[in-house]
Amino acid sequence: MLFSNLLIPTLKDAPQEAEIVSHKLMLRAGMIRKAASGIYTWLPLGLKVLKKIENIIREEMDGSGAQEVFMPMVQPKELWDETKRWDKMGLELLRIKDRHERDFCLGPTHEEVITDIIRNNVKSYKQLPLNIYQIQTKFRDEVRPRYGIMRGREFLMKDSYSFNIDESSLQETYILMRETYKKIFNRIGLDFKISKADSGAIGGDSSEEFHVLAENGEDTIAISDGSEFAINTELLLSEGEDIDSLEGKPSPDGKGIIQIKKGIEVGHIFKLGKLYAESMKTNVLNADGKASTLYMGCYGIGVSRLVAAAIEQNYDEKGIIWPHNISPFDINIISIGHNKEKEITEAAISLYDQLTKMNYSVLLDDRNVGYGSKIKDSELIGIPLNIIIGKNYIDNKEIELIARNGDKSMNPVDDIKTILNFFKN
RNA sequence: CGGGGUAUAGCGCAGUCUGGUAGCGCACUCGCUUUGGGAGCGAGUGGUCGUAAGUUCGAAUCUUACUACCCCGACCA
Repeated sequence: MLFSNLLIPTLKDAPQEAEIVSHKLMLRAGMIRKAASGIYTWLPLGLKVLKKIENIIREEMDGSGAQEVFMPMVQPKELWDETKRWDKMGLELLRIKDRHERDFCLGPTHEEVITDIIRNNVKSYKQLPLNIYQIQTKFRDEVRPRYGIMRGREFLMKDSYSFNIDESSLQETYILMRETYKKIFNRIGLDFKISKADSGAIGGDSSEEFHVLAENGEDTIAISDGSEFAINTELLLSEGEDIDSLEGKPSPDGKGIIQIKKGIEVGHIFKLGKLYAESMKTNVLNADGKASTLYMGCYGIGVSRLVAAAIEQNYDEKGIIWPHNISPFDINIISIGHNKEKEITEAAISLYDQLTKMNYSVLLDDRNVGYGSKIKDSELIGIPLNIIIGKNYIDNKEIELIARNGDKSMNPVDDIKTILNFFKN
């Protein structure tokens, strides 16, 4: 795509309202703009990243055998009365009325809706297990939205709900989701920990959280430096532990020592058991022909929050450093003197066509501005690889490769292999 | 909701104390020259100073109320 055609309103200075790195950089890179506190518009660049993450999640969920659906954002009060949550939930449940004065809410989650679907459409154990997911906008009227997209009121979430005939089937799905989540976060390119968590208001048997380790995380987790062990300190606090004294002690699993870290919660998996199935009378006939209440699990990923989390873990003083798999573009071709120097313009377009045909997503910076502006913007928006076409092309048919990680090299213009090698590792 | 802070052009800011009809940098528009680290010169565009009321001959500036936004806390699948 041509830079000059895209709406990428980059900023030299971060707006006063932004406090943390990811929020500042998302605003400066022209990825998002605020509509109201905790409510944002995703501009083209931000949306590209969001979609990349969404697609990784979708591919892995589909790969696990889960099925995608799309549920309504506006939900009727009646369903929420069945689980008593219309009354139990606080003001974070945004209640609205339609023109007939009928009560609705903006969905903060979808257990009620999906359970209603299942109880009305699944009658036999033979149809189970089922794992149904969606990627959809949620609304929670948070007491205090903050940090831009990180803790918004409106946000994008992948939520899935499994329906199992018994506890062991639920356990199987739970483990499958746990493994699927690992694949997802690894593909996105994040450093994360799985920690035991407080299952909170939602209840249920047990739950684990996936945390991206980052300075600006809102959660405090105790991790072992020598194993997978991790636990949310909320859980320890409720057990009366003194968190400060834990740092440096041996890990309970005997491997490594405990460190206290900040984490951003990007995923949460729960075994719900019969909780919702019972209150919503959800059962099927089992092999003995008897009605059997279903076991449920639910599994969430904060899709939009992942964008911020990825930035919190990958940036420097110049801007964002996207992990390759979620970068809005793979390559930025910086054409110096584009549309002025015929040779350069033609070479840039030719390279653009070649790389695009090879299925790379390529940005061509054709703007009539100097090299400095172009490379600064590219560094800010975090494109992994820049290809510079300028004087050196005219003089001896050479282009320069500048990776966002700092690596540089001069190469013959027809040395596409070197460019491709960049994406091999 | 408790505590703290901010609000002047798209972004960053000055001007407010001491009232006199709004300014700087960047961005934007036009022209010419430029093009390998945020270009130069010249000419321009853009603001009912968050909203409302009050004091005053006169309010960005003083008074009162309100609103929005941010931070800490409480809250949080």
